[in-house]
Amino acid sequence: MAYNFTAIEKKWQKHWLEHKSFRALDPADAGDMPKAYVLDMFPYPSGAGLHVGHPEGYTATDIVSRYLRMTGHNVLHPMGWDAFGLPAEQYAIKNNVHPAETTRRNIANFRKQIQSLGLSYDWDREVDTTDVTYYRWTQWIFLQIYNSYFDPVLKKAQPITQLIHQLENENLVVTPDGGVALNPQQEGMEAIAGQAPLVRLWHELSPPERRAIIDGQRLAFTDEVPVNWCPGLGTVLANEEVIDGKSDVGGFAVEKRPLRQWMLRITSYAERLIDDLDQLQWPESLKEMQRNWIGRSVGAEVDFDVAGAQASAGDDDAVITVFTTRPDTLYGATYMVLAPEHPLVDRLTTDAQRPAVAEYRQAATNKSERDRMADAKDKSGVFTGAYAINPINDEKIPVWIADYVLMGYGTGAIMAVPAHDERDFDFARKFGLEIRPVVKPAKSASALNTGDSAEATPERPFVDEGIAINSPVIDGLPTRAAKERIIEDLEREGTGKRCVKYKLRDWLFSRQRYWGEPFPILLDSEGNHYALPESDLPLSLPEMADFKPTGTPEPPLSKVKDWINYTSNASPTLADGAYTRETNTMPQWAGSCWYYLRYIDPKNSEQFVDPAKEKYWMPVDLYVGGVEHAVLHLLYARFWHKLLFDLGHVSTPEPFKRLVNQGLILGEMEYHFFEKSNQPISAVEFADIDEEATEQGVRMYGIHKSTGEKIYATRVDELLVEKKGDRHVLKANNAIAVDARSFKMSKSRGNVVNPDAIVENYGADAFRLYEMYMGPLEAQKPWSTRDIVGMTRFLNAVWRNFVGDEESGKQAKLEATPIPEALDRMLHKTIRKVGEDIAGLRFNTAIAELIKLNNEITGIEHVPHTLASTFTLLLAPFAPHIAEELWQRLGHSNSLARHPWPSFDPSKLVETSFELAVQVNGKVRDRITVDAEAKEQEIFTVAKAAAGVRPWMEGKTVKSKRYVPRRLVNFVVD
RNA sequence: CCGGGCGUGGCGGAAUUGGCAGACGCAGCGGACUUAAAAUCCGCAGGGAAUUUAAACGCCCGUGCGGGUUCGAGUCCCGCCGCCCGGACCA
Repeated sequence: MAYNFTAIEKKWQKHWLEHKSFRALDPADAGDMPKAYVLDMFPYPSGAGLHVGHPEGYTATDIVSRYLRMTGHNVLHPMGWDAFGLPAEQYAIKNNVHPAETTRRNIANFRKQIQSLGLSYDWDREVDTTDVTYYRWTQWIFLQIYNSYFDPVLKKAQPITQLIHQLENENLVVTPDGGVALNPQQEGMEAIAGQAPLVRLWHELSPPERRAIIDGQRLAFTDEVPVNWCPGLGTVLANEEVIDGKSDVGGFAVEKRPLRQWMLRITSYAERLIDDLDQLQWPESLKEMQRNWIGRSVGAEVDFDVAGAQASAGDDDAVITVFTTRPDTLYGATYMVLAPEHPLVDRLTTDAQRPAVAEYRQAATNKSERDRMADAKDKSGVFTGAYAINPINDEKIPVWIADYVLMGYGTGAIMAVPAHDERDFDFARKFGLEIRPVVKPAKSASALNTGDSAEATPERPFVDEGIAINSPVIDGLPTRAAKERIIEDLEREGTGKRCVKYKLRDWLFSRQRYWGEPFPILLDSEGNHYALPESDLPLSLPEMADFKPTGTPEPPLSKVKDWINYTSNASPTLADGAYTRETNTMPQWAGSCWYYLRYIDPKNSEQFVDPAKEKYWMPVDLYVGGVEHAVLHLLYARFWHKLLFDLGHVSTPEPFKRLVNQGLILGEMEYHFFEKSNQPISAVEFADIDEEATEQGVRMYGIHKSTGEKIYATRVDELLVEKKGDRHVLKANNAIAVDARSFKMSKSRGNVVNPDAIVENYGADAFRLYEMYMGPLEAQKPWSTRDIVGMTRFLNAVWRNFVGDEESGKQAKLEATPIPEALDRMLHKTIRKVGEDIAGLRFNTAIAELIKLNNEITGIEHVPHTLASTFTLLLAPFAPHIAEELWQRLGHSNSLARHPWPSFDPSKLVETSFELAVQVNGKVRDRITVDAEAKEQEIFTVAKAAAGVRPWMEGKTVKSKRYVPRRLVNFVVD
């Protein structure tokens, strides 16, 4: 009979909660214990409840936390809820309940489910992003952002008051485009004579002008920009939330439309967000994803004058600035392309070309982002009639507009070098423009990092680096040097400059939805915005019965008339008078940008976190979560953290020192075969096997390789399948290969595994062990319910060994005897291995080691008490409930949660003798057992004499011999 | 198309980082206990050929495929094939 896991698990869960067993100590109480901050990505408490993917990461961090507590660390291991956001609201609307109500219910359910897994969280530190005592500080942080600007010299955020001060004392001046720059007079550049001073001084500006300048510098600012408007969700979305032109949540169509929105200036941090990745212990793939998303390209901006009539006299703005990463190909620029939306297009276009240009621009506007991407292969465009002058050789080149150039990247204009750029090449071919090679492949490919060795021809561009040709100034120079030379020349002539561009866009921060943090912002009658006085925080989300989106960009909160209005009276920071509130709300990601800081000091009503506590606990030592947050949560949180760091509110430049992505858990393995008119067809004849939603649910299909026909597949039971060679085939007909794979778990597929059911049937301990035993934490792996029984058997065996079999009444015989030598050596090896594996997050091999040791213990009649106790401690991080129960039954009075972790004795690990493999020419021919003290020569003698070795050595001469200590001997003979 | 990762028994996966491939678990097979079954315990288990009444030992092949380096390669190098993830008209 199995041990009663249900009763034991309930008992200890209650014990831990009541005794607050996992309370993290504040720094003042921690003495000299080293700290460890072990963090899970907190869940979004959906109505569907926990998924088997959640406990994977949670169990991993739990094992680490429990291990660290037993090794004397002060461990902060908290859990909370990321509860604002679209899904809750969508669900609430559909089911006609208030999102606060569903959120409350979902959190209660999640908490219950998580607690049933025996995870060692400090529940006194639970946070909920929708709790007003939490989001009050989200609002406070927003005000910090609002009241800051990015100092380009210091490369960090500074209070906006400092900017105003610098403008007032005229260290800074206002540039013609409304930006801010160092005062050239202060810079000692007054001597540049004759130049009309285009910059203006602070005292020359009117109050509205001053306000515009300041608001234009804030790190939280409003801007009218083309945004991702999603009618299906009734809100705008950030770039990161749009995948292939559809909303990440729900998959609704997204269109571009210009709207006035709150933005966060994350682009100011692009450089630091990329550079600081180097100091993080994160998976390389994840760092690479962030680098790609931020998208740094180094190159030059080059000014092209517009030629001829269009550049009318005195019109010094008739300059087209392009961005290029290949300034070395400037001589190969045979035409230019502007984005259709480029502001200069109107002025450049000749009368003759005006109708064609207007038509093209109209068509481009109507095209969705999706269509534009879909048409990528077939280039389109129109000649403007204008020409530009290439500054390097004064050549006149035509100016086109085309939608393959995007207004949102670089300067919205390019110099086209068709010989060395695929897109320019396609375009030039289509419209018969000149293709002029100016780079040739380097002769020795190793000298330069180029893989391509074929020159550019009229049939094919050459896009790699190489040697400059047909380029007077730089002929013969390799690409890197050529770039440098051109940039120097351009800078000297004043026609260009070195420049770094980022793909990253500013973070669109407002949403037209109800279920989010209200902005602590007030608007006056002219639409100017002001910070809500801090004394008015928190700004609570008003109760609303009808919180549905309005269907227009007008947010739902605009319907709450008595909430909107605000009257200021004797505020130190705000002029008296009537204001209205900002009615947008913050996006889902706001709350998760700083929750890890709130855990440190969750009840503080004076500050978002106590600085002393923050300094003690930060940074997070281990952060585990899914890779889906690579460019959303993890980028946003790093941004906020750096900003708070700049303003002196936190002590570290990065929040998460070490991060691990847990791998996706897939559904059970499935087998499918194809058939047409009841005739089975082998799966090898199909390509592009995929699945799609149909009326009969999700179905798998394949495209027949020769006929191109799309055929649906039928699921077939595992028992009817066998493996032949390298493919799975039907047992009944081995000619028919079947498709074998496991799919992502999804409701529509019906292959979701419910953790509650697993806990009920197998217990939390077996569930935890199974999740960790499936494979490496980071690996994607298929679920297999059948396999859990292995862990149940293991736990039952441990129970029998240390307690006994309650059904047969057979008691385990525990005795105060010393541990037999061989077993003792194994025990010490296990102690070492389990400790090392936990630290390296290799839980699967740690568990295998425990199973091995337990299998050995099964073989002995009388179990030494110390062996049982030590084993129990080693098991505790993995299967804490049964471990606590065993610990108690072994006669220990206290919980083992903070009992010192067993230490191993290195001298016990030394074996007195060991087995060596004896190889001849690399093949094992025999094995010998030698004494640990044996000398190399003795070992060779014994090895040579081994029975299995002699036949292979006879008549041969030994050319060399090798001894790898403790492993093998190898004789090389001819 | 570009970037990152992976490929080991029927399945999940080990392999001290260049040193006895397949630890451990599942599924399977044989045996013990049992009236029987479950549970439990003990044992066998990558493939192959040949020998043999049969088995063991021994032998050969084997980590996606082809080559290379090395006394020795799952591990390192080169070239393919396949799968997964991410990005993609980013100038």
